[in-house]
Amino acid sequence: MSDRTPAPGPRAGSTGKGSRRRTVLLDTAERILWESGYAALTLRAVASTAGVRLGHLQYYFPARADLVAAVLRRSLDRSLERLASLLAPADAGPPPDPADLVRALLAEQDDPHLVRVYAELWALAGRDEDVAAVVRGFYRDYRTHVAAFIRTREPGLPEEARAARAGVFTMLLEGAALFRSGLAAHRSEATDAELVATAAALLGPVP
Amino acid sequence: MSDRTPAPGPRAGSTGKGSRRRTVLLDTAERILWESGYAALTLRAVASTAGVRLGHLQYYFPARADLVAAVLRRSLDRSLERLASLLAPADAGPPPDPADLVRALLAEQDDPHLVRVYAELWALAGRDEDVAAVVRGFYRDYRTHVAAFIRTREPGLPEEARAARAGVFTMLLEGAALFRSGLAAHRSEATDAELVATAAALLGPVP
DNA sequence: TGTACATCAGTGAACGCGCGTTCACTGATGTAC
DNA sequence: TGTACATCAGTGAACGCGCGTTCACTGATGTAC
Repeated sequence: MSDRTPAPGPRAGSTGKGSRRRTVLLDTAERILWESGYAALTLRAVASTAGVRLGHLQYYFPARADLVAAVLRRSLDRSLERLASLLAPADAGPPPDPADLVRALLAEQDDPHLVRVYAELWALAGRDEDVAAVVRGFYRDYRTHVAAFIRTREPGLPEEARAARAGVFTMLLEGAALFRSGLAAHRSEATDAELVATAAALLGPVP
Repeated sequence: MSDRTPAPGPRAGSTGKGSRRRTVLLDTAERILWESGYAALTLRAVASTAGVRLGHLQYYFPARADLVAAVLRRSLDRSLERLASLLAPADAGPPPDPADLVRALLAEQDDPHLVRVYAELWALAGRDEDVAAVVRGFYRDYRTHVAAFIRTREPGLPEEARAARAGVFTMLLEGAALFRSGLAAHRSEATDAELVATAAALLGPVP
């Protein structure tokens, strides 16, 4: 057996100091992904922006795929947290009005960087089955949250119908992200109004 | 002045033979984009697949961006033609039923390769303003066709309302492409039924 | 309290690879006189 | 009908670049006895 340096194990960055540095590296990578896109998310860019040597970055993320997966997972987890707090506010007041809720969700999409990152995420999912699995998991949780909200509005609706409504709602909102971002179209107030009406109708009983 | 070989002008491939070769090269590029994605659409891949030397491919498309733009433009033009023939069949019979029409449009999305290419197109539009302009033009025409169909069903509707409905319809169908492809979620019959109902309602008067 | 040792954190240089692009060149085809 | 010449079609080799990855190495920190 050769006495090579052992490969860094899965515990790299598990210590206090290492964990903090790992967070900084993920923050840096996320910012680059956000501002300059997936193609710009190179190991060299992350390392130099974070003020770390290339070889050292590799100590925390042995391969580029590891870094990408970690960034995506953390970003999507945070998105889900924001969604959950909008759907079920902590102050335990009455559930929000569907139209207000839709408007709040659309406001979340207002950063064009976000939509660009989502578009790249979808493209990436088409090429990489691991990413696709993460993305599907994300949207499964997303629909679950929406379906739970629908139950507060229409408790009598069978579960399958709730899931179907939540599914169409999610399709519509992701399509809206694409078309309201300037990426595939420009905004129009009349279209936004129609969009809010259509999406809100999916969330609650049609009066 | 040096007596260099003059750069091939914009008329490269304007002759009969050149035009045919140009078509073959675009066919090849489109197939690679379709089957292996944008990242695999390299000049070397196109040239070797088409049985042409790298330098010669450059004769027709001096830069990679020229090839990409030509492929996208041709593909989107063809998509629009298919849409138009679905919305206004040539046999001049009665206009199709909205629900049937939606089902036909969804059937068009059944090829997962297509959705993957669309996802990459959206991502590309986020990085390249030229591509974004082509994409916006495509969806503008798409919405125009849909709005024209809505007019056949609801002639009294003001133009702005038609445009808004067409906009939301397009958002919903592109979102559906993403979620029904396996890329962001798996299909469900109940969700499809709800989707058809929601989309069809946008096309015609709600009874 | 000291010491030996394992593990963690970080460095520095080099590797091969595929990419788009450049460029000088040759052979085929059309066209004007 | 022939010939000169411009343009079109196609070749072949090399360029520099940035990329992910590999790897041997050093210094800092924790831990067992």
